[in-house]
Amino acid sequence: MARDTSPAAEERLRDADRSQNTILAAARDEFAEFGLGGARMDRIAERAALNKRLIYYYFDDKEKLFRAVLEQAYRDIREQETTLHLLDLEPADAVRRLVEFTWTYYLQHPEFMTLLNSANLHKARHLAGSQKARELNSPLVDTLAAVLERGRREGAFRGGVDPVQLYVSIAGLAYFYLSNTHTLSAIFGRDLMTAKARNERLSHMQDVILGYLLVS
Amino acid sequence: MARDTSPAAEERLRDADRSQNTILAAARDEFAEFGLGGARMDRIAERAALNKRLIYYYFDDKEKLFRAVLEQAYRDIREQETTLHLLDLEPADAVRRLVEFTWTYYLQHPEFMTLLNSANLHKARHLAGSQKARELNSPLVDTLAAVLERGRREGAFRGGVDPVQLYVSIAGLAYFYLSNTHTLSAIFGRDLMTAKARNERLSHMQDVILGYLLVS
Amino acid sequence: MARDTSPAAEERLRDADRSQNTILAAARDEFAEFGLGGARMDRIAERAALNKRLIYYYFDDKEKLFRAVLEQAYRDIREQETTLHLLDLEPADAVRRLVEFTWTYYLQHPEFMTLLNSANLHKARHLAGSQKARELNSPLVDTLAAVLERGRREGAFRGGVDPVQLYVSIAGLAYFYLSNTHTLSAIFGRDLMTAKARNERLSHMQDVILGYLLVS
Amino acid sequence: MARDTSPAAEERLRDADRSQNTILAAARDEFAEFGLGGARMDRIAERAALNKRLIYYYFDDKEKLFRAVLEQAYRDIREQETTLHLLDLEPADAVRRLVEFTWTYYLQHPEFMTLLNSANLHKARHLAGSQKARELNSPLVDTLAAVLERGRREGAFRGGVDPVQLYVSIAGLAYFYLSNTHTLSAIFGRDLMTAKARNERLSHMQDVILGYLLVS
DNA sequence: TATGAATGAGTGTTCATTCAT
DNA sequence: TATGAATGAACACTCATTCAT
Repeated sequence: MARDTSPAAEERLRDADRSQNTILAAARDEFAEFGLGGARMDRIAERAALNKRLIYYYFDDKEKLFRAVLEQAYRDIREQETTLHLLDLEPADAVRRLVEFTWTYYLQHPEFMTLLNSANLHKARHLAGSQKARELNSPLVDTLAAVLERGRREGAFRGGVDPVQLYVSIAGLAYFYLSNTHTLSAIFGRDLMTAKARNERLSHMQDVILGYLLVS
Repeated sequence: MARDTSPAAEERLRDADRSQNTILAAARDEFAEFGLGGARMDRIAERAALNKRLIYYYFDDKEKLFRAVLEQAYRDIREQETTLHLLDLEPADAVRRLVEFTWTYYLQHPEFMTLLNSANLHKARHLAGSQKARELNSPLVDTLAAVLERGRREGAFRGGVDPVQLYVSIAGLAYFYLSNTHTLSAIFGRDLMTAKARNERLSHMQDVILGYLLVS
Repeated sequence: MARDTSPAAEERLRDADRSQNTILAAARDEFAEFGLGGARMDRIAERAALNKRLIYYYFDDKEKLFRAVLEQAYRDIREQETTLHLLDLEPADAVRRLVEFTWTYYLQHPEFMTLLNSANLHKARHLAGSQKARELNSPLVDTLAAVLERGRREGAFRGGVDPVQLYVSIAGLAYFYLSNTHTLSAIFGRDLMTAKARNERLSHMQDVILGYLLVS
Repeated sequence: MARDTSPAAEERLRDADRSQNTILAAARDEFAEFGLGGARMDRIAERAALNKRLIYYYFDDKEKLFRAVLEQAYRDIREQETTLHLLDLEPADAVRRLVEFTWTYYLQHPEFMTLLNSANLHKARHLAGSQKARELNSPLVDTLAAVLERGRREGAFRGGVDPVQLYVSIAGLAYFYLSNTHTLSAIFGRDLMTAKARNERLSHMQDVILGYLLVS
């Protein structure tokens, strides 16, 4: 049968697409706030202002919905990373910028960290063997490798730095501070989320990473 | 009523203590494996081989049980940290040792990270205003401050380093790698938990922290 | 409005007819496999490779669809029974043949029994007061009455046999064995559906019915 | 620990037992009325006047509950059959009595037939390989075999009769009439459950079975 | 101190059915 | 005639918690 391309059909298609995206956004917020286990399908439907049954219509079950949210989250952050154009910058600036981006992104997207926590609590079975996950993330490593290589060639950076290790370190410096900010605040008895504290953290992170990389 | 100090009463007391510890250990394992939301009181009772009702007898409810587990976890790690005697070492060695300890402790106590994740998902309300939590953790900061100060005085370390920032960085470098090992492995398509990979991570972490601290 | 008799309209009509028959067959299979309660409208649509909405278009709801399936089933068996031409045979042969036919028909149409079970579970409200059902079945009783009467007149059969009772008995002998074959096999620990077992059952049934009817 | 045999403990034990039996009876009625698929756990709890959760506490899930009901049903009928003392009667009387018992039992326990129907709809997977089911039913076959053998030895009965076949026939004659009484009534346009009709059916059944067995 | 029995409020999921085109 | 999107009511099952002893 010929594909129906009438305006009405397009409207319908757009509706279906819109519904799926609405659900996805609602689910992301719910999973971020309560984790995979604590999330409630009822609340997701409520957030999306759509019938709960529709979630199952499009995403089958909670697990698959979570997987879809997770993949979308990775797609989002990697997409934004590509706008940094790190290869156009001096190596040191490129690294400084990546640290800043990572920090800012986590700060503005706390749901990303919660999603990762949930995924790891379940041993990332939602991502296991996901070709898509790997494809999405390899460009970042390639870019970082190129930056490190150029820095080394120019005599600015130390050699022998594994780009994966470095990326994990950059992410870790931001992640731990932000993801565990509540326990850290309780433990150290000081608010880590004031504007001043946040600025200091970013400076510190850049100092640590560049202090490590730069050959003096 | 006067405190009963007869042998029989003591016996009973020891039993009661033992039951509480058994429950606490079972709960720690359950919370670690499934998170606060995913943990089941039934399973905790089963793991402890004790009647479920007894858990409520000693800990009132799930929340309070979680709080008890969390406090116990902090007590454990800080207790072990005091055995490091960092003040007896050269500053650089002390930092190297602290990095190694943090790494090893997280590696051997993955439940610590999961507990923190759960606590933070719930905005650490289990620790909110906990005097005990602060007391438990201040010695660590004091010690680290002393190490940094001595390093600076001796001209080995850079100045102006906030011990809290540094501690968060050390923890973050280990935490992110280990807590998110499943998603990272899926994303980067390489096993991060082989013996070799683990050794490399520790070296990298020490390089980063000392590369940052040491004045060349 | 005048009936549209253009070729195109006829074409559409044939399509409509075909769709209804496809749905009916799919529904019969689904009801047979899962019973009325266990049948799923979704699966019926899938089996028919037609849109679910179409089922409602033609049959209004599940109940009415079941009724249609049931009537179709009765129509089928009675239609086949008329091809036996029992009145052309000697009375004893006619009975033997009817027993064999009943046995074979149930064997080849197990769905018939499941449909009856479902209908009776619901107190046959789908058939209640169905003129059609009665009309469909009275010829059989008339025929059987004629056979019995002739047998009695010829001195071969005993008298006073109610054709309805006899028909119920013939059906019952086959039905119970086939409809409950799974529980019977489990209970008696022997496979009742081997070729040998099936032949023995048919012989036994004929022996029972003719042993009862024939005057020795 | 020593078994608690105090009156209070016994009371408690009895309560548990009573609850289970109450649930079992309620479930039997519900399954009988609506079949396995149509039965509702909520209604079973309501019938039993017990909390729904308790059903799961004792029987795990709907399937296992059904299995328990089914086994109980077999236990009941076979238990009653043993009270017939068939071996104390003349062979012809024994058979007549068994036919009557079967008829009366089905009449008074229509749930038994519905349960069988449900079990067979699901291919008797609830009984599959059930040692218990076989053990429960073999005495009946043994008894019937003895009756047939004695009848043959005394010259009253024909030889070569398989007791399993005969039992299936007796049951089938009653079962089909009673289990399908609603469709049969609709189809033949006559009420099959009046006192007169029921008496006639029993006579007919006895005539059929003995007409077959007796050597004239 | 210790335990088996019991419960109310959810929880993810399913189902027959309807809407809109 | 035909279809993809959407829905409300249920459904089997679960969970933290309490009762009664």
